[in-house]
Amino acid sequence: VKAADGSPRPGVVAAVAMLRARGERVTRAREAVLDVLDGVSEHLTADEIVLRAAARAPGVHRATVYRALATLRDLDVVAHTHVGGSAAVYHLSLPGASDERSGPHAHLQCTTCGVVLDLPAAELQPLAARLRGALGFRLEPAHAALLGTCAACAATGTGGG
Amino acid sequence: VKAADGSPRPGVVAAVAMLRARGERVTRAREAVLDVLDGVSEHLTADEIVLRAAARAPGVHRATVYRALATLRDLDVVAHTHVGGSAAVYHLSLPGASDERSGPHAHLQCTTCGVVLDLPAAELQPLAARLRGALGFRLEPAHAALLGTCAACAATGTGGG
DNA sequence: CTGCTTGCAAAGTGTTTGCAGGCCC
DNA sequence: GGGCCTGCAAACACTTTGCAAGCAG
Repeated sequence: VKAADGSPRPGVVAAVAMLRARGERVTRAREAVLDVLDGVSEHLTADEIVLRAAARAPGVHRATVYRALATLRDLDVVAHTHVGGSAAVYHLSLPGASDERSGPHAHLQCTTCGVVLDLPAAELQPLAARLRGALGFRLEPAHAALLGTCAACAATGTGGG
Repeated sequence: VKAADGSPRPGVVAAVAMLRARGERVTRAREAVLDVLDGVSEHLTADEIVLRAAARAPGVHRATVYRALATLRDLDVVAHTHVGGSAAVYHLSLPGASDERSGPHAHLQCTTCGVVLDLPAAELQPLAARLRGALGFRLEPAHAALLGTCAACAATGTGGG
């Protein structure tokens, strides 16, 4: 199964190869999820993935997407990030995927408008090193979004102060 | 659970004073929530607060606790932190409360055992300054927990296998 | 063929909301 | 008394799970 307009996506090819190498089955639902994730530059919630996967593989069930995501997460093919108190967002974590930045990245979320911004992992490395040295705590920079107010919302909200 | 049947906790007194000053009503449910939060050093989920509040003010409903927490949060009397994908944890944010550290603190959560560790906000100030300078993003260090693996779980995971 | 995967629905958390009545001020 | 607050249940959003049938290998 490939992209609707023809050629298979490189990230899907790589992920499928990894699935086979690990002895995991390559199913329509898993391919659909991979194709969706490889086709976007932003981060998608499980529900958004369900909607987009259904467009290219009708009948794929919500629960199946959750299970596929869990499997792919265990294989380190996809990563998820907890944002605020709402739905987790998912993205490919395979090197070479269409949406992969150069190296891991952390996330910032605006508590006002909800936008999720990417942050190079390098920004968190000094902190990660301190935490590991002082507390033995091994930080996973991409696993939870940092919350705050983005520039646009801060400007709007300030008004006079 | 409570110091004595008649002696109110200092944090409750301060919070009640603030409620009256803002024209907010002082109710049995709100006092119960404040008393619970002022009596613990850890962070509690809404559900844990419901259980403890019920012990001191029988009949207080879950929904009421949520509404009380929302009100107190708007008044900056209470702060909440999102941890992983599970229930948010709440704590007093009034200066002088029994459980208040010197100044605000961030949180670390171990994804293996779930423990929540406190982290002085100073550890995040360099990062916060960079984010504000470079992106205009105003970080709220206490609003979301940083995820990773604590020293104990890292030791268990490494040494054994 | 074997057994992992899927689809379905229902349950399980965590949190919010509409309504009628109660309490604070 | 007025209007905010409460109790209740039900809805709501997100995620997981038991079961039988289906499909990958």
